[in-house]
Amino acid sequence: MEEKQTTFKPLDPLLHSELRLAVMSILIGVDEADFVYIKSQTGATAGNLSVQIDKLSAAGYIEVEKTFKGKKTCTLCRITDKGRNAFAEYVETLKQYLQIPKV
Amino acid sequence: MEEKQTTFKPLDPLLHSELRLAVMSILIGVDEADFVYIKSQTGATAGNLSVQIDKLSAAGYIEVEKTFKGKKTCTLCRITDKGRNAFAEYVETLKQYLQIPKV
DNA sequence: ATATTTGGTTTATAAAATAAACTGGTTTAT
DNA sequence: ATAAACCAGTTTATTTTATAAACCAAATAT
Repeated sequence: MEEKQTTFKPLDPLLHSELRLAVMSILIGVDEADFVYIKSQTGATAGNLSVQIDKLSAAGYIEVEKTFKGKKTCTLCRITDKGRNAFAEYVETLKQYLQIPKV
Repeated sequence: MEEKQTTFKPLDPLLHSELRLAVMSILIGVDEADFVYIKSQTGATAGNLSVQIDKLSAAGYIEVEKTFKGKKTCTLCRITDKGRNAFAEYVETLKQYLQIPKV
């Protein structure tokens, strides 16, 4: 018997973006990460990264703290509970598209 | 010991699109599917679907055959080997972002 | 002292997604 | 038979998004 393809759940547009997803992927695995580190890991330009971090922050998916590292400014990012949940749901939703079984 | 986060492999921009990914997801599981069916499964508007099918076709990820179903036109879509490979690679790449282990 | 680099932000441009409007033909109602 | 409504799409226009280029302030190097 054939399985009927159910209609697709929409993908959170905030996470369905290469750079924002990479940022979230980094932040989900660590306590916090700074702008420079995220930039180096993603290979993004500073401008692009700045914009995307703003969007994640505006959505409440991450929180951004501006501090200093010695005399230099340092922008720290941390994932929030909301962000963690959104990420988890995005992954589950995506599995439907990728045909990966839900555990 | 901490695992070092490796830089992210780029995601195939042709597949990293909600609607095109849904189309590919449908086609990967069947022999062929027609426009109307894909439209109903994805909930996309005809215009949007038409454009995205063209892009997948232009990339050689799917092939499109125009036939008739009785007197009505019928646009059939089939995934190609190239498309199947691209999809598989996209899934593997994405796993890095989603923190899903390879196999 | 001034040139360069660092750590970003703001603004402008390019690309993409999406919907609205349209086409060519078919079926249905009058 | 003709008009109205409908179906299966395509084309074009609009909106949204991603991305880079230009910029700025502070720190460091020359």
